[in-house]
Amino acid sequence: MATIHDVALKAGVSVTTVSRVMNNRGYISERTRSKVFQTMEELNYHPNEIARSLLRKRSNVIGLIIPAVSHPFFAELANHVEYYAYQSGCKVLLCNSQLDPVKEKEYIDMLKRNMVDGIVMGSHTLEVDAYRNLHSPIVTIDRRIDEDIPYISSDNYAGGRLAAELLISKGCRKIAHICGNLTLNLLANNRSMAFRDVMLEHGIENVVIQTDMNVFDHDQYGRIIGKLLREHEDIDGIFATSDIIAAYALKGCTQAGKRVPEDIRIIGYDGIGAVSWFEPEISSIRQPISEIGRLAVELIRKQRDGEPFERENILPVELMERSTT
Amino acid sequence: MATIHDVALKAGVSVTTVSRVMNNRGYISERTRSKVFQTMEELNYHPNEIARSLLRKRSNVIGLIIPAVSHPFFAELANHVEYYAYQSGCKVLLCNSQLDPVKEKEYIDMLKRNMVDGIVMGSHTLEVDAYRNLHSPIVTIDRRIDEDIPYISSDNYAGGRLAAELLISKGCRKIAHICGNLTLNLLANNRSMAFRDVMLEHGIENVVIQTDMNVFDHDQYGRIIGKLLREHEDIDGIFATSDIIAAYALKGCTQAGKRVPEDIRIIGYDGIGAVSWFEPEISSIRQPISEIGRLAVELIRKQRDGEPFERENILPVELMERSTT
DNA sequence: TTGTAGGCGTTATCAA
DNA sequence: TTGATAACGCCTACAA
Repeated sequence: MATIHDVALKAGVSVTTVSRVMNNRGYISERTRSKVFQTMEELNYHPNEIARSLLRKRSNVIGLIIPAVSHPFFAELANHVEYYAYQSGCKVLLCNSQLDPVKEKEYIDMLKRNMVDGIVMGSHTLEVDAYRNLHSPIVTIDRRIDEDIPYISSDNYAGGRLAAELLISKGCRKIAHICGNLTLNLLANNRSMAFRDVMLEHGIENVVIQTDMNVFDHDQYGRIIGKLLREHEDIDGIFATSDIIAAYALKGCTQAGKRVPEDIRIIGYDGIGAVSWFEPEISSIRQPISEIGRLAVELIRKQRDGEPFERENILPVELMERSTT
Repeated sequence: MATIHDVALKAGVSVTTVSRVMNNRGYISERTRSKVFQTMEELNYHPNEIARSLLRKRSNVIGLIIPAVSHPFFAELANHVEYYAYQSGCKVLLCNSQLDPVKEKEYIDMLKRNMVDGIVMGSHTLEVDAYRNLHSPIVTIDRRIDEDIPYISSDNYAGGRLAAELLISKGCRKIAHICGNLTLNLLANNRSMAFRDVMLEHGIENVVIQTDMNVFDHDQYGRIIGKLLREHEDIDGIFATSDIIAAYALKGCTQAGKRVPEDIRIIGYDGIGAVSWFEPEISSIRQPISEIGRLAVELIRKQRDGEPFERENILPVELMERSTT
């Protein structure tokens, strides 16, 4: 690997001049400029970004911490974060926490040691103080830490209402809601709040079931659905807090001999692409995943550059009515 | 951020001593050692990895270039690569090429400028020379560049045979095969070779349809399936080269009023988790994605450390017979 | 057992 | 318009 010194030597100028040409700073004679460029070509020179980072005290890297990129919601999020990061000259370091607090902590420390521009936190297994004290630009997805740390979420409450009201408007009279662990203080819990509110307003009988939100244990979903259908045979509507859970609900209903949507209606949440691969397509509340990714990158950049930025970023959701409602 | 100098100053020793304590090298008195550790604690000192990378000429980063992490196969691959990289003290830089040669090239250059330990290439849009000349440890997934560059693939030929023979053994007499672009020189094409061979051996009528393998345009799958079923009404078996395509095939068959597997049997490829979320579960040829990820990381590490390594890594596949055959 | 000094590849400052 | 030199934070000879 050629260095700036090699180029300077061969071109017969100083390293300063080479640096100037590269970064297009200050005055350089046209003759020198072209000579330097030519030499860089000949030597196949590429500036060492590590050395630059050391000097600039930042690496143009954004750390993305999520539970697991194998989960389709986070896969899509990662895809968009990478897209917008690339647009703004940044790279993305992929960190799966596997919802393990130790791993999440280690990743945060590692990212700081590597002087990343900022961290997008889509996993939240630590105490709030851990996030408060890390003095690095940070954006949280779907969790509110405190006044100072910007967060992005879709309008979970509105989404929950949309789903609940749709089921009721379709005539459902006993509705189940399958959600994550409500003690975890995630903004996604607002979906469940909305569900309760709507049920109360309309006086609709309902069942709320918490899963432990373990992204990896899909078998639990099958068991939960089975149990639900056995214990409450008269359920005619299910609002699942993710499309994957909704898919398992659909599967469970079919296996139990129920017709969807005639006997029981199902709606999911997230609006991941995968639901449209299969038949019937599951109705869902679509989160604007691309916009979440875009904003995440923008908020990191603005904090890094000392520009003003919005702390609360609640994005609109959209009802995607398809075949299961 | 405290530096090694701050620690040295406060502890009343030299930076060398601090470095020695950190890296546990040479002889240090117990008294000095504990004093240094204590000072590091007090100052909340974390060594700057950028400076270390500059010195070591490597960053402990593995670049992962794939078409798009939103695609479930690559999402799972990325998940495993991250897992094993983390195990061996490496980080993963996520690079979606979007199958754009320009972006792929820029990512390769960027990774070199950042002195990554190596590159895992899951996207292959460039000419072979581009990969040959990059003088950085590299591993390709599902593509053979030349003698020197190690590659990993599952046993595509065996997988193709398994799928084709299963359909025939189930009684299929006119079979369609939907594959990617066969001119692209990917090892996945061996699935299609195997398909042809088996059809020939058994004298089975068949249709081969190439898609342009654009990971993002899922609509084309629906169109292709529709056209296929219209033009060949008597098809009773489909071997799709990915589970997503198989899902669309299933959907298309259902919409066309065909029963699966009674009227037509379908088998996919990859064995991604998503197929088990839905009913019916699609039969598939499972690639050992976790093992592919593990090997990829290991091959980078071995090249980096100058250890001997295997050039050809062909991993076994497994038939997952489920409900669509 | 500990310290001094030089260098990794850049860029910024100050002179020339 | 160009060049010498000092950082950036760390590690590793070599010395003491």
